[in-house]
Amino acid sequence: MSSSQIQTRTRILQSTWKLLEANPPKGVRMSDIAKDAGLSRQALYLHFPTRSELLVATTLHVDDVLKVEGRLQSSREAKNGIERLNAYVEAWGNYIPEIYGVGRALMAVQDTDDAARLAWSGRMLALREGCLAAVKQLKQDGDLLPELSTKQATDMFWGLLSVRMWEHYIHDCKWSQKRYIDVTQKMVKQVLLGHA
Amino acid sequence: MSSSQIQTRTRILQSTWKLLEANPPKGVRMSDIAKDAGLSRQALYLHFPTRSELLVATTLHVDDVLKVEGRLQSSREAKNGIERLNAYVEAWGNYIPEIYGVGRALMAVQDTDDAARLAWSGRMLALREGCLAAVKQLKQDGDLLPELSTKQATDMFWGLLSVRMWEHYIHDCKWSQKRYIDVTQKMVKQVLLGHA
DNA sequence: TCCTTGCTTGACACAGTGTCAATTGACTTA
DNA sequence: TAAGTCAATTGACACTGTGTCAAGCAAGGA
Repeated sequence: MSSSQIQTRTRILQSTWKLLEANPPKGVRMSDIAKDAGLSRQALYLHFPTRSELLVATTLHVDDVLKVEGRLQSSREAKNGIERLNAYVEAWGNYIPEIYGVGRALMAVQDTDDAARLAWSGRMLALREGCLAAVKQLKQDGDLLPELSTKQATDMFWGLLSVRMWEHYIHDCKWSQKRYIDVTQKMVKQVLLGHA
Repeated sequence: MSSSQIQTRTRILQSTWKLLEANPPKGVRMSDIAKDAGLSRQALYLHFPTRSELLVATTLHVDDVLKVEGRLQSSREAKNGIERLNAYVEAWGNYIPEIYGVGRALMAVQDTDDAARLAWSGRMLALREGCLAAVKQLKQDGDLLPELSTKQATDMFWGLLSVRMWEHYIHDCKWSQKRYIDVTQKMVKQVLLGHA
């Protein structure tokens, strides 16, 4: 792939991201993206075979720019499980608003597109891995409620961190981002440890 | 409206409901509904102006058949706030799977259709009213955590009871319906009362 | 000068929603 | 029995959005 082709590809991804973040909650069409990126609608298909694959590629691009892994990684350096819980909730919770536009578009096509479903569920499974690791550390520390299995604790944690939950609290309840983080941290601790 | 017209209308609503529940997660088209109801696609438009309005009408029909109000009402007769919490979670939690097909279809068109958004958010606000009432009773009983405002407690409760949360636990975590109810009851109590 | 590359334009297929006009068949009512 | 009404039918069509295809063009390298 030549460098000019890469430039165009990147321009397309940037436009897609931008429109997805800026345009809620209208559907972003291929023609919108093409116009913003400054090429013809048909030319998009020279770079991405379908709309869904463009969306998937955009999430990868966004990850690349935002460097999720690094952000979540830092939570892994916490000294104890509880610190780690807080750090993880904060890192992920503050990441959601940055990927929400793309995520929403991806969630919207889940029903009609396997590639999109795969991409999104892969992402969510990665999130769950983080939850699992934190739960394991809590268990090791002896802080996890004794009646909770690792799976159940992980699932509960995972659910509280889901994008849908963020969406609900931010949009439907009109919470501030800060309140969302605070309350979620508290809820997670109450649910996993039995106290805040 | 003649009685034969009402019969057809009802048949359409039943077909829509049936297909929406049975067909997950494929999109149900107007032509599918027409075929199932035994009339032409165009004739649907003699009864419902748009697909969205048909979906909305279907939720009303489902409510009518399932009588949500009555079910949730019974939770209002609990003697104390904690009983009421349990009853409400159980009533709503067991209601979700029955309306999930229709609800999912309605959620899917939220972005493109105002009528659908209104209908769904109206439903969800009714759910919140129930949460609010339960929280108020808890507060009166002196069981609510003192640091929680009524709004915040209601919002947290509401979020835990959301259809998205049910969807997550049932589909992504593969919990049984019974486990979902048990765990949700426990989580709600831990979050609102500070203990299970 | 020829060839490749990245893109353009215009045309078209396809699915799904929604609309319209003309028609049919059954059931009323005078 | 004739006229009228009503629900529904058929076939055609407009529109939107995705995805495809063929022909052509402009810039740059060999």
